[in-house]
Amino acid sequence: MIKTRSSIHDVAARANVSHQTVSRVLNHHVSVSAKTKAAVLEAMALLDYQPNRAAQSLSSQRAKTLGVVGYGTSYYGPAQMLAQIEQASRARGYAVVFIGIPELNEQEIQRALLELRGHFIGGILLIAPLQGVNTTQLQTWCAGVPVLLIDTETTDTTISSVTIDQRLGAQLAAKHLIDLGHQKIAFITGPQRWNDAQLRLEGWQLALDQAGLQPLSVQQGDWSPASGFALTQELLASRLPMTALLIANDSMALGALWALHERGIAVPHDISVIGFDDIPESRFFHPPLTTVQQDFKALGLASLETLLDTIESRHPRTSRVIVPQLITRASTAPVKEIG
Amino acid sequence: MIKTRSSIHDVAARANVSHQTVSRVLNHHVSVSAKTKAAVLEAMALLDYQPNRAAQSLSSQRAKTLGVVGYGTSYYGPAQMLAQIEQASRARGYAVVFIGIPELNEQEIQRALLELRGHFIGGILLIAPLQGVNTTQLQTWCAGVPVLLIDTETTDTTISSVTIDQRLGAQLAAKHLIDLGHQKIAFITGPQRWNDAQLRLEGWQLALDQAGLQPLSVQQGDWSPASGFALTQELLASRLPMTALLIANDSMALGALWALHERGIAVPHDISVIGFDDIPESRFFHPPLTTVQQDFKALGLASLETLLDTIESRHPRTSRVIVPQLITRASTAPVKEIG
DNA sequence: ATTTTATATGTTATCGTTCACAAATCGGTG
DNA sequence: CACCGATTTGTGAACGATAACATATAAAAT
Repeated sequence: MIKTRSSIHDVAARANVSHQTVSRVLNHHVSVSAKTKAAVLEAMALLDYQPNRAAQSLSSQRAKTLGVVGYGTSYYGPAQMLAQIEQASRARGYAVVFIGIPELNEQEIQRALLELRGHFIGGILLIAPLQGVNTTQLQTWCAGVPVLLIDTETTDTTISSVTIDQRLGAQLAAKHLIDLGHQKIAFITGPQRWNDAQLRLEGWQLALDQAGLQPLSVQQGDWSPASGFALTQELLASRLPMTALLIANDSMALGALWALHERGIAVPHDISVIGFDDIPESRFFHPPLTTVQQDFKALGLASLETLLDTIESRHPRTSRVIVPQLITRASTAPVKEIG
Repeated sequence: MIKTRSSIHDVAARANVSHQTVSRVLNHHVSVSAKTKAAVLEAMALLDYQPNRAAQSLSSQRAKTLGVVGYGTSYYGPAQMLAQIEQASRARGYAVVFIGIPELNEQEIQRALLELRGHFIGGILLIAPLQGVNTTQLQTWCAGVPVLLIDTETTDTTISSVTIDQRLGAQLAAKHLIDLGHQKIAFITGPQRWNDAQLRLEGWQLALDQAGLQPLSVQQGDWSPASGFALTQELLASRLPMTALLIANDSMALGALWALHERGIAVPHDISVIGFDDIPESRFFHPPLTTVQQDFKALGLASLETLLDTIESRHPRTSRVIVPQLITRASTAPVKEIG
């Protein structure tokens, strides 16, 4: 039995009212008598009526649809956020159209935004941890639709954004090491273009500066465990006298731990290691990893709420910052006494 | 400068043709002279024209939009698939509306599918690793729109599906252990409702049966490293004389490895461990994990292609099966000689 | 040159909804 | 009992595209 979709007219006929009355019930308009409303609702239920989003959008020139443009959504953090955003926005009546971008650059972002223009989009969430985005251009591409940047640094106050204070998180991590007496610290950062990577690096650097220290080495990985492994091997081969490693995410830290293990270097006895993200796995690394917790779910939720506030109540655009937290586990220890 | 969206009529006026001609160009209709076509395309480019999906859908009563209903998309596997599906479908001109379901049950699926009915959806991909789905009901909910089940077991041949042969993968893993001489094997499976968990369990069981063996213990985790850790602790506390552990995913295996480590049990010397999934991290576990590789990207791609074939060319519905592969690393070894 | 056929373009209705406006109904008042 | 303002309901035109049909123009056949 193939059910043909029923329209507002079918409902109207069934309830003996005009199609406009049905529309009014649908939109919770005030001027509908209780009796009519009940009749209409009954007819809707009977016919299994579902409003047609396309027609709604077309007619009203807007839609309860959000565009989410995202990069790297199969990574832990973005995936968490995406799931959270979708769930929360659906709870508030918004559908989500997701567009992934295969490369992290402005051209890809433009393509994605252009594509969104084909839909009637109420607002756009941009998960593009890029640095130095041209926000003016961005807003042109969005063609008047409110945008919110997630995890993207900007000085432009006309655009809202929600970020995790990664610089702070990184400082926390670096200070922890410094407090433990470490002075010879090497960095393994993430891909240069990622804003997250840049901010974490800055945070580390700042903390070291304040303590009058210099990083022993700065290497750049690609977030993968394999890159953490390879870079740590290189570091060890170079025989730098480091006592601690600051690594820009947990996955790379895992690779690093293995490289250290292969060389017979004890963590944290010989070298301390700190990661970033606090993925569920990091508690069970060898040894359990000291890391910086990022509440990606909170980030997703905060973004969505901020965006919807902008859309629905024309609030002034605001920005929010989420504060990360240092999780101390067994991969860090006071520096070994010399001799 | 707020750019008001330009319509087919604006383009038509700009190119001195009728709106229908513009529509024809848009749809690559044959009967348009090269000259007119060029003029129209130029006007389109000039006006930054983007077809309105809502209007297209409404008018044509169909849409180049796919509905993806998914569970647990922040887990490694589903996240990989989702990203792949989105990318590939966009490449083929389809937008993706994603709806997540917070619980793995038929009611939630129904809700999601009902919601999709509001959009004009060309096809539906269902990532719901549920067992024993009522496919008849499912197809009613889809109201004539082609569906494809991903990773869902079904005997119904009127519905297409793409799966990874998890039973086979599990058998591979179990046989590997048996070939190494293991006889006292314990299982840690995933949540009962997940079809994946059930199939992996069946595969293990089958392989053991064929070798005339019985599992020493069957425990059920929730995919998280923490559950793997806790269950392994319990197993150890129960003092079962196991020599090998079959674990339904890599994350739980990580937890298990840590529990074994805490007890001073050497892997693979004392106990062999096998995981499932081959997440990028598992190569760097302590020790590197022997596991079953699942090609989630291939799964996503195959699903999408199968679905689009069904939609676009009214092919007979088909099913595809992806074959997993055992990756042998350092967490498995021949069973220790007694005494 | 005239008819036929194919190609190229235009015209009007339509999809399911909302919007702006018009009409009908209602109880209460003079 | 006619009249009024408030509430409730109905009418016709959008929205931006496609579909079906009609027409004009060009090329081929008679």
